[in-house]
Formats: sequence, C-alpha cells, structure tokens
Amino acid sequence: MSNQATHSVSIQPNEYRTHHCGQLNATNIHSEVVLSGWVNKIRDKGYIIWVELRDFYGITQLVFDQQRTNPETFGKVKHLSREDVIQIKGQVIHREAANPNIPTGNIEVLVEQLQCLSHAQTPPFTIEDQTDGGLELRMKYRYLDIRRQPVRDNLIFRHQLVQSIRNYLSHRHFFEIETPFLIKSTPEGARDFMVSSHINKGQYYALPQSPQTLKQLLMVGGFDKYFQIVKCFRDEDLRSDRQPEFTQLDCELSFVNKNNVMAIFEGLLSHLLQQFTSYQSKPFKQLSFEQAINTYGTDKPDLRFEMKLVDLTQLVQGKGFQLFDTPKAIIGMVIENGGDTSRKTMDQWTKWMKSPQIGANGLIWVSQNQDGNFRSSISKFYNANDFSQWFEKANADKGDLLLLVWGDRIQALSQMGTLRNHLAQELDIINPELFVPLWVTDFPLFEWDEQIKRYRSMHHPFTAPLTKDIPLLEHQPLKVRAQSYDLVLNGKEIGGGSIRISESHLQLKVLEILGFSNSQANDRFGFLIEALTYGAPPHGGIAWGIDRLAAVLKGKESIRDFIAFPKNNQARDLMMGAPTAWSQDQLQELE
RNA sequence: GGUCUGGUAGUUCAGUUGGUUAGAAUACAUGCCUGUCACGCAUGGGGUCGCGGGUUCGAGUCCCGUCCAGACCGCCA
Repeated sequence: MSNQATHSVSIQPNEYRTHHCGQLNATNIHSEVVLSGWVNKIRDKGYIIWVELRDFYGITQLVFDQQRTNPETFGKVKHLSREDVIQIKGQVIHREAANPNIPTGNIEVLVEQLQCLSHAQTPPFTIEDQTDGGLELRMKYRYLDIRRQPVRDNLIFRHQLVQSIRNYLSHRHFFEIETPFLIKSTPEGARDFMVSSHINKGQYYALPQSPQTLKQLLMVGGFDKYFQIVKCFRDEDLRSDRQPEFTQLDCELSFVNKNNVMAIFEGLLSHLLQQFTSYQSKPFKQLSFEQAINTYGTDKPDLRFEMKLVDLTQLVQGKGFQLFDTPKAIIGMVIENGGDTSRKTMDQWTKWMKSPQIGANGLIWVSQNQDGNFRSSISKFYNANDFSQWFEKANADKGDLLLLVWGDRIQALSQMGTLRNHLAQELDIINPELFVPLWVTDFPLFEWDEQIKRYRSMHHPFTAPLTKDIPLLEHQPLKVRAQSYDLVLNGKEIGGGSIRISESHLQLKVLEILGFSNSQANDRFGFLIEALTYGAPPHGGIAWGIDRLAAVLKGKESIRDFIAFPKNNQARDLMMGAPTAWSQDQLQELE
C-alpha cells in the first residue's frame, strides 16, 4: 500500500505532527504522538470506532473507544466524514488484531484529542487503488485522483526517472541550460501555439515545438555538452501517447559523430532500464530504416516478439491468380502454431484489416496442419507444391499459419506491420517483463508530400545527410539518407536525433530543396544560418519523450497517467475548463 | 477534417421485439453490533434516462440533429 520510496522518510516535528502516518511501529508503543492527515476510512462498531488516517507517507489506524476515550472526543468522531483533514493527539498502543498488509499494522493510536482542520464534502469517487471513478471524473477532480496511491506512484516514479537522467548526464559533463519559451515561429513541422506581446502590438511569439535551433546555437556558442528537461508545445491533435505540451530530454554535443551520440545514450537508457526494470544489459540492436520497414512494416518495430514479414511477390505471381498478379507486392507473415485458427477468427482479422483505419484489400490465409496438409482460402489457384515453397521462403513450419496481404508495396508492408502488433496483443504473446531497445538509423532525409507537392524533411531541416549521399542532393533527393537515429523501446519511439548540418551553404541547399529561396530561408532561419558562418563545430544530439519513456518503462499505453494535470482528447483541461473564449475587453487589455 | 464506441441514481453499470411505478452494486443518511481492517446487519433518501426535435396510442429503447467523453485514421519537421 505505502510507497517504498516514502514511508521510511522522517519528518521535522511541529504542532501538526510528531510523526507521519507511515512511520509508527511496535518500537513507538506508549509514545504520545500528534498526527495529521485525511480520513481514509471509518469503521464504526458503535462502542468502538476505527479511523484510518492517511497522509502522503502511509496509513495509521486510529481507535476511539467508549471506555478508554473521553466523551468529548468520542462525540466528535461521530461527525467525521471521509476525506476530512484532521489532527489528533494520542498514545501509540499495541494492535490486538494486527494487519500484516501495511507497515503500521502492528500498532494503532488511541486518540485523546481530535480536531477537524478542514471538513470535506463526499468525494465524487472513492479514494482507493481500485477507484469506482471513470476517467472523466478523475480528470475533473484530478486533485482527488492524485490522492490515490497508483497515481501518486506514477508521479513519484517520474521524479525518480528524471532525477536519474539528470545525475547520469551531469556526471558526464553535460550542463543543463534553460532556453526561452517565447521564441520565433518557424514554419515546417507542427502548428505553433501563439503568444501575444503588448509591447509589440500585432506581433506574436511562438512556444517552442522543441529547443532545436537554440541548442544548436549553444554548440556554436562553445558549449560542449548540453541537456535540458524541457516542455515542448505542439498544437496538433492528441492521442493517448500525445499531449499538446509534453516534456523532452533535449541534448546536444559538439565534435561528435553518429556513433558517439548513440553510444552515450545507449548507456543512459541501459542504465535506466537496469535501475527501474529487470533488464539485463546487452548491446542494443540496430536496424536501418529500410530494414525495419521491410522486416516489420514500421520504423518503430516491437522486437519483443518475432513475426517477421516476408516479401512473397515473386513466388506468388505468374500463376494466373489475378488478385495477386496485378498488385505491386504480396507481403506475408507467419503466425507460429496458428494452423488451427478458426475460420471465424480469421474472418474477424480480415474485417479488421479492411476497416477504413487499416485500409487493406483483404487478408488471405494458408495453414498447414501437423500431417503436412495445406488449407487455404485460395487453394483453387495454388497447389500444395506452391504452398510449401511459400512456407519455406517464410520460414514457416507444420502447424503454422501464413497470412498474406497484397497491394502497393509500402502500404502492404505497413498494413501487415499494423496487423503484427494487433495480433501480438490479441494472441497475448508479449512478455510484459521484457524490454527490447532498438536503434533505427539511416532514415531518408526527405519524403515527398503529395498534398503540397514538395519535399519535406522526414526529421527536421537541420539534419545532416550521410556524407556519401551528398552528391545525390541535386537530382535524387529521395535517395539521400540522413545521419539520424531513432531510439525505439518495445515498439514505441522514445527518442530521435541526428548529426546536424554545421555548414551554412549545405543548410541553404537543404532548405532550397524544401522549397525555400535564399531570402525566405534567411528570413526564417537567418539567425541560425548566420551563426553557422562564424565557426560552427560539427555537432549532433538527441531528444527523448520523457512522458512516453515513463509510460513504456511501466508498461502503460497512456502517458496521461504520468502527467499531474493532463489535457484530454480535445486538448481541454477538464479541471480548469481551459481553454476559454476571451471577451473583447480581455483581448483589448492585451494590447 | 474523418471513422468507431459510449452517455440511465453521487459513482460504476444492467435495462428483453417499443408497453404498468426504471433496477443492482457501491457511496450517502439513520439505527443496531465487545477488535474492525472490502467489517457485518436493518431501514431510508436519492433519476429532466446528456440536450433538442421526430415516428408512435405509448420512447431509456427506433430515426434525425446536437453536445460531451474515449479509441483510432489524417495530422504530429
């Protein structure tokens, strides 16, 4: 019940308390103590009343007895309610029937004086580990939700995580430097939040989507290793793992190459995994972007399970099955021991794949039973010899199931990658104790945006291309790979970074490919481009999502559990009721 | 911008093909109970079925709109 990190803490005695509620044990018997806290629970048996007193550190049972307690105090306890804040004075006594489940279970406090410091309304949900409150209520009354131990534990864990990161980097000569929140809006990337300035009428600051350019300027400024645990702001739609304001571990280093940065932050994540999980240290796996897409259909594969994808296009085509002969690619995936999957289940998977969210053309299956016989939805078009070739190519065995999707190659890979994650969950094949980190490297520098008909940075416009790919910039920009690296843990992207462009002419060239003329580039990023002309060291860095890392380390999907006051799906703060419409008067006051 | 799910007591939920006075658990209140710790027992109060419109003799239930919450797609350099 009580958190290990807190119940052994000692406090400075004052008029409110001599001890906290997680502290007293058999050694304190006969002591006079003063305690303060919240009324957690009242068990009233008439002649005797027990009150559980709760504070940040734990729970202590108070006892009020018709025989032993003075009538005035005994009268007062009849009026207590859940969550009242009270202060008591009493004697620590042995508990006749001990409760082995809590650290203070051997004692109770026989109360002599009772004072109610603050009366509480009946709370809208129970303040218990397994609360009866729904998400909406818990967010509206988040200050009550935070009284619950599981929520409190998550926030304490986050503190420990951040503290560990700070220590690790500080000991390695990184310096934490604050960068401004009121900065210039830079196009590209997410929508900015806007802040008005009354001194500069009609002009606006943007809140940083990341301190990217500022940390690069710290490197130009001669700092060697920088980090910051910092809020970032993006005015985009939310998800369970995305908030409009979120916390980043932001880092940058000078005179480093890709491998140097990766080694340092592999060390950091390894350290954190060993501190907070049962993880055994070993070198992180590495995949190129291309390998990741080809093998797992995503740039952030979950490597806690196999289920690799396989390209069967060549084997499958040319046998007169029109459905498979027209599309550009046929992608397969093996479900080990899935041969006995029911037709009904497979229909459900097919339906799921064809839903608008996934958008697959369908799902074809081939299974082999233990006798070696094949069953398939397309056995009219292929024979056992064909199927066994497919199984061989896909590394499948007797008793296994082979699933196939068809269509545009990248789309088919991506759809199968989505199914891979979905089925791993549905078939419950993920060991929740397992943590598998992975580097994904060599992302393309650009991608083509069909909507706006121009190139976009896959990472950001300051990412350096691979030196050997620089000649391709002019005529084949999509073939240029970046000196970038993403850090993936259990299928979640928890960090990403790159070596940056440290030469102004290369920076201008990249911006030109992105559609910025020299004057536009200077207008928007002039401060950075100019800085690069004053002697910029080669530099690079990385940024991690702290909220997401905390969630992944605790095996949770939602980052909201690790944020004290999160926003909801619609970017609203349900507790404060923000954002609000502003009156004309309020708006005028800003000017 | 889009798809899907949900909205009934303070709370979490049930509510049959549309049919009498809308239920359960829990919370709350009162009383009883000689060691509770998910205490137990008894009694009681508590509902604009999100909101608006429609179909119908009759709507919590069916239809349309709308608001709110959640998940996802687009989006998130």
